[in-house]
Amino acid sequence: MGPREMKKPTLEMVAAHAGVSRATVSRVVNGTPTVEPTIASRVKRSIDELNYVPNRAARSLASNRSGAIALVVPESASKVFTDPFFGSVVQGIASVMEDTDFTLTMIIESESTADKTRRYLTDGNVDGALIVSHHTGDHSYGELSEKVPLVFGGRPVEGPTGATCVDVDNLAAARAAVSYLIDHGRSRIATIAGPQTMRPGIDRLEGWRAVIEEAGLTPGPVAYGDFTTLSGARAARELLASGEAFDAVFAANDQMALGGYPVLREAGLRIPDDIAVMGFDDSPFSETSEPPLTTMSQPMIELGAEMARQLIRLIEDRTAEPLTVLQARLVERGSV
Amino acid sequence: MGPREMKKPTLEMVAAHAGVSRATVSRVVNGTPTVEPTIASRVKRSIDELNYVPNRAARSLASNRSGAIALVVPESASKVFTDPFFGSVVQGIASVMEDTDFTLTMIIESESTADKTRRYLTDGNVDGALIVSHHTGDHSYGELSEKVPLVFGGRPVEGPTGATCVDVDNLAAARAAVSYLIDHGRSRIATIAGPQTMRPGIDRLEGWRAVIEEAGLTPGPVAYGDFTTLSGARAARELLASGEAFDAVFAANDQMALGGYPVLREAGLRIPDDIAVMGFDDSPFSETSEPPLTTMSQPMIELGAEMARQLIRLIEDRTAEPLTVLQARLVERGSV
DNA sequence: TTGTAAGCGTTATCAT
DNA sequence: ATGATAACGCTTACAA
Repeated sequence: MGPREMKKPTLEMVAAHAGVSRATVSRVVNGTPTVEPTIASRVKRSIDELNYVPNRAARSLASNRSGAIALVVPESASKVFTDPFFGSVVQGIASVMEDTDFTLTMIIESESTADKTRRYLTDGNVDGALIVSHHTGDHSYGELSEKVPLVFGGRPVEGPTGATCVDVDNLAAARAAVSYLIDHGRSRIATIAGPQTMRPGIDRLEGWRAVIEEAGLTPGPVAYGDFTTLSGARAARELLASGEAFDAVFAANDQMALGGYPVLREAGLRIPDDIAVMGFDDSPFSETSEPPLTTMSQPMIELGAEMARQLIRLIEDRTAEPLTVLQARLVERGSV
Repeated sequence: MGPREMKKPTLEMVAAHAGVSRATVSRVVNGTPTVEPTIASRVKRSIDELNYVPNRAARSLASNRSGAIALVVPESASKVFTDPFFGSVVQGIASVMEDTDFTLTMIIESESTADKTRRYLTDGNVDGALIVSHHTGDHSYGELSEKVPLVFGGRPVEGPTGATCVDVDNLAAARAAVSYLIDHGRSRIATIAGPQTMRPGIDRLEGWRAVIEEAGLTPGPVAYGDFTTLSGARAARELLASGEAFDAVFAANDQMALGGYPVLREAGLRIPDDIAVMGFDDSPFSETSEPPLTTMSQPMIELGAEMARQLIRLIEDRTAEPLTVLQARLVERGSV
């Protein structure tokens, strides 16, 4: 009763079925405009009837294009995996890839596989690659840009190197954060800065400094952390120990801000009454803390999506914006 | 001065260089044992010198194997992306894939792409697939198991269906958690259970019940949540409102346990003095809560790794354990 | 143990 | 606008 069992149909079978040559079928499949509509639709019908699906390998071999895009993520400190950001970026990437015929190949890069990865990327296995920030040291990919289309998420420390980057505007975000503090009546603003070896660390500190200067205020004390909760606590203690007065703290990320919470409280300071605290990242922790942390939310999904869009442009048109910056959004909660 | 620029070397070039046939080079590349060592090493040297890398597409076309494994994750509620578990699973998968020549193709499945995904999997684009639990509804993949090697992470509700599964032993973990509570002097143990439509929800409740029964204790009250913090708070209120006495709460996950914290405290109960609280998952929140939450840690990295191992066995030997269960570990912190 | 040669399913270059 | 017909780089019977 049912349709006769059939092997996986090939382009050749479709050609026979439609009474045309393989070349024509190929043209129809690839949307070549120079095919007579009558024939095209006949071929399309055959394709449907036979349930034909092109063979990727054959196509790739003949066309010298893989139809695949690599997503390279650093395994470094396995941080990426606990990082909700990464997930959002991937979600954004996936959402645009969904509408294309590209396939997403994931490459987790550990130090031991760095060479393997580079080879993989340059040996024609993929049509392009998305590199999510290694924060530091991704300059090693710089040269690769010449051999295969590459888009970076997050700018390397040394700034655009001719590579295509999509990044969040950390400077503007930090400015917005500190301005908000000022608008809410704070005048002596301290900061817990991130590592000055990473772009976000640098930019967020610079944004703080700039706004304070422009407002003609006296900067509060500065302490440095490494983006961990623990370092945030330590930094908060340093701030307190500095002897300088301050009525607000701008932390370069939520974890450090939250690390500071208990320290400030132990010093007898109430948040936000005695001291305002501003985070950065809108991490899950910021919602559930006491009080909930006011923070800057970064558009990570959009960042992923934009990376994918740029890469596809690069692959298909050999053209893309060298740098796209996305704006963060301030999330008002209860710490300011 | 430098070595002459050369095109991407092919197997044929290696053959010429080594003075053998292409077949022999192919054998060496694929580790066929029947190659004379002398010749084999000569070929290997040529491969090195020419910097030869096999062309995946060609290989795939000729061998009818893709060298790719799909990782299928549900986009559902975009929960996956905020879920640190997922990241750990991927890390585990990646760590074993690293030592193989398989490539990891990531497929984010939204409802609108379900068919596309199924087609993709069955059309020979991949040699096998890893399906991370959709909790519910992944039975739709059941039939696919016959057409392409599949390994599921987390068992579907209806139990093993002939498919290969790797899962954490939720039952044993729940038993261990409740036993620990008993060992620490608690005798009236309430529980905040998860949805009874999900395997983990069911098993964790069952473990709680079993241990209490075996210990000859009177069960404390039961309330249900949906694994969210909010539902945990609500459930805690129900527990309190039940009028039944209890000196401990076993929650089916950390978020619900933590959701209960403030509720219990408002009721004048001190943790762990008046009431012990036991979580499940070892989520990041459990470390930073006040007091830190004692909980069950699931080996998600190992789960990912085991999934990958089983799939590779399935692909290469057509054999695998139908069900592998991994044991959770109790993490002692301050809430018991 | 090694070589020969026939595919694998497309794309792409020519003619027509 | 369409059709032959080479590639594309490798695997794999089968022969030697």
